[in-house]
Amino acid sequence: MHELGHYQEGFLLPTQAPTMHLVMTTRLLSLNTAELQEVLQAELAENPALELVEERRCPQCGRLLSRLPCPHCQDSFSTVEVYELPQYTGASYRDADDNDDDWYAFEAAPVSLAEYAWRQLAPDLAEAERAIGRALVERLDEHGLLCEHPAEIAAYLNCPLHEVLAVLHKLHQVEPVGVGATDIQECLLIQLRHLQELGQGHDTALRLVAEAWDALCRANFDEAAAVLDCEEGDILEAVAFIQDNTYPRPADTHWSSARHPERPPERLREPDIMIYKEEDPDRLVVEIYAPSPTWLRVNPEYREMARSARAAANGDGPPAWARLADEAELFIKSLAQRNQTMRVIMNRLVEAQREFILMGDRHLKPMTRAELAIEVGVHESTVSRAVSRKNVALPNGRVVPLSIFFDRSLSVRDQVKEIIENECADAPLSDGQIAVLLSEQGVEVARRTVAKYRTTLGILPAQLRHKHSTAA
DNA sequence: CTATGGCACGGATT
DNA sequence: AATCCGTGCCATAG
Repeated sequence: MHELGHYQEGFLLPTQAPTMHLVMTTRLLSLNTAELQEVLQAELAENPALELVEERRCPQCGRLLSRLPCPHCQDSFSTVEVYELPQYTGASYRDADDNDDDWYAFEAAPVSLAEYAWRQLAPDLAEAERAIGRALVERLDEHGLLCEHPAEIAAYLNCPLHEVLAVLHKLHQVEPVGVGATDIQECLLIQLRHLQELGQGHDTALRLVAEAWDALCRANFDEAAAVLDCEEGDILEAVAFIQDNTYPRPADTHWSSARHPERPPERLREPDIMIYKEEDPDRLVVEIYAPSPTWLRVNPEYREMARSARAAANGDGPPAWARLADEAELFIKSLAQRNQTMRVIMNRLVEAQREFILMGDRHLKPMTRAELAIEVGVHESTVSRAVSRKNVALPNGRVVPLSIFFDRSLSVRDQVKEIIENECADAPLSDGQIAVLLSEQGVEVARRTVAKYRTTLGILPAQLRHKHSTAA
């Protein structure tokens, strides 16, 4: 019973379609671009009544695509589901069929971290190792660390631990170096060893991480010096080296790429939506990548057969195959509905957060899914589904989860970051002092909360920041 | 005594 | 109903 609650929003929609339509639409809504493509292909394969009128396939692998480059092969590309957003009101849409031939050029092929790692790893693997490699890249967390113990993976795949470890070792060599480490210590070790192979290593740094990890974590440099039997100055220098040349979380480069501009950051997430800025008419253009319902139709002959079969049917109803025509139609309508909902929601989102999109994190206005749902007149679970599991590329090139638009504290975190970057030359600010500074800027947050933000930003506590600056 | 992190509680959000 | 987030309290380290 309460299951139906999820689909309540359907009663607000103009369609008179039965509940099945809603079920299908909500299901499609919660899928991102890649998943939607898969579902479409599956549907095409299973349902002979569903027909692809206009194909858009990857010239290399033949995969059906709503956009290129193909996630597997990389080639030229196009976009669909383009719409324009005028600055304030009355968004007008350019539908996909209006500009089939619009081709846009982007410089990089955005891929997920798992895919990125897999492409490098796969060529080095024997056939038997591929399943293990797959399992490993799928278990990387957002930081690029392995979130499951190798032994668990071995147990899951029912294969010997040493085979998993062998593949894991290969994974460690892949860019970004250190992916697949099980903890931060291991990650740093991998990176430091990698640097040594390149002839840019640092012996003390390596020993420090390997042998004096506990002391290092507590920033107890005296103890570290004692363990390694060397001067504290050497330790400080090694610490500086580590801070400047390694990533504790290899996939996080897009959050702190300042130190390492040479790395390929960003774009580890594959965008489902792109927002870009147009100068001439000053506006934001949003593209939502998705298969277009205009590519599809119900096979007319099939529909006709189904219709006459139904007419001929007496009491026992139409034959089972006749339902496929309905299902195909349902799918097309659901897809259209899904894309429409995405458009409406993105439209409002971009309108509301224009400043954030153009000017950065600081300008994100606090907003909840529920508020947005009321504004655009859908159920809040609809917004939830539309937002979930999707990434958006902002005009500045950053690719972030769509849910970032609902992050309550992003703006404040950004201010904390700036305060620390600017004012901490060699007078490190304690969390309490930062809290006071924030309240002067009109932002009231507890000292404890500043501490939380600081750690999520990957910034060391005040005392340790001081040591860093003296060492450097 | 000060700064910080762990734990846990309550309220908001999903 | 489950989860996330901000916060207060307290123990600990320097």
